[in-house]
Amino acid sequence: MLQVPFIRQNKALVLERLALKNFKELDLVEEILVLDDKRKKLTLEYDETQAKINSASKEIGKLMAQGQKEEAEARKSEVASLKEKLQPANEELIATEKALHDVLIKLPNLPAAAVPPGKTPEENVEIRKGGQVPVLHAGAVPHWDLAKKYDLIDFELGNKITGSGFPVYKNKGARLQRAMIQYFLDFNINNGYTEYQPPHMVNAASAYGTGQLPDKEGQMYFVGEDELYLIPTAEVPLTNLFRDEILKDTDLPVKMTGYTPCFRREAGSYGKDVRGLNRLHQFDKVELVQIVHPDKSYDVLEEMTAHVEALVQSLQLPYRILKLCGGDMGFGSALTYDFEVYSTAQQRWLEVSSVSNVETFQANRAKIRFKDGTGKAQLVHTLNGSSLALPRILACILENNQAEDGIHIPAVLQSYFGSGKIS
RNA sequence: GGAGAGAUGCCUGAGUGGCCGAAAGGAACGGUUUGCUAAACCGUCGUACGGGUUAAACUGUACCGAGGGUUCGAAUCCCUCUCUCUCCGCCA
Repeated sequence: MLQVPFIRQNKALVLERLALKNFKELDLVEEILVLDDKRKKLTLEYDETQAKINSASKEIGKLMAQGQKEEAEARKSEVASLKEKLQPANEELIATEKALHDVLIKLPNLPAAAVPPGKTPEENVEIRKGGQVPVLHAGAVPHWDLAKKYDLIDFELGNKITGSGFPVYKNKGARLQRAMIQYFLDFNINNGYTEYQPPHMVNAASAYGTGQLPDKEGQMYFVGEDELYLIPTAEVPLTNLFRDEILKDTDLPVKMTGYTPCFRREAGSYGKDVRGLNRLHQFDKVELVQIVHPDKSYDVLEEMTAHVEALVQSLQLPYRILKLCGGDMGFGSALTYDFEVYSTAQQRWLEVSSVSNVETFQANRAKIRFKDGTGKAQLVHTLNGSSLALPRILACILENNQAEDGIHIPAVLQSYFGSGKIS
């Protein structure tokens, strides 16, 4: 959520950047300013009337103590008439504040100046690539066939006990996944991140704080009985650990990492996108979250991107890093780098990480602030990134590393996995 | 799930109708003192939204778990909800 004073002082910039994000309802910006003016005016009126009531009430107390009953009664009726005015004024103020808030939450975050223009994923800009696309042997197959051949993942079994999009990992498949979680977490911890195991369900306030509610309500699984949402990413609980907190500037940066399953309804997805491990309703992910000083967030974004890149490189997978164009970015993001790895048997790129600076967008909703030397509380910047989402990494390892004699395990995973090959 | 107790500022904790945005102590921060550390002493020590100002100063309103109510006036009285703690039951 953007801050109204910022919008007021930078109206032209706001309009320009919203257009870059392909946002259509630009009239909302003016509406916000009008509503905010109205809010200020009503606030002033309300406060002034309330101030009169408060001072009259104090006088009544003194008059009563002095035994001046008649004078006290006169003041009481004065207060009564003021209160009649107050009631509708208060209702109008509350309605105006709500209307303002309802409009504010419709505005996406502003893209940073560095965001390339564009509307579709094709207009994302590749900024780096690395690794080598392997030449596969003649009988190479996609990961879902490998999963069956080596008895690693059972999709049908998942269908039976839950539904499509909930695979059952077994044998070496389960172990490889567990090895990756362990390796990813260790990699992050060794780079200064603190490990957390957060809850896998959150309340509505948390879902609002990171921006899942109200817009993306349909994307989350909801447990109605207890009014809890299954997390779509660990970003939600991790960021919300600091909701309504005022940190000291010496507490920054906060660097968190955590492994959680992630639950996404993915309504409307179909076809090759959902084949095998490509898109699931439940998947595992190791996440990074940083809470930082506003002056540092873009340096930190580069640092996190380099960190994820090193992790991907260590797995020896062909990858590319894209800077997302305005139209393809998430609602809350100011600048996003996507990581994709190449799935050789499917001959397509699969997104395995998305690293974003959301600036104050979540901090404003979740009220995450810090105090610097001046003693004034101001909003932090938050960042998040995957390091990494597991199923597509698993898919690429299986496909890219398949050989006649089995599937070769990347060197960095071998000690966690317990061997160098699946055969 | 049943019974009881409770929810106050960074923490402990006082406050049962006006003098309370809130005592006191601790922590933290700034300073004085000091050979160093410690101690002592002095000061600062909530947030949000308004008004005001070049910026301050200054000033108004709201907030003592949340939401309602009573009253001229509520941290304080009443109602509802949420959460926490203790005991019992069940249980990984």
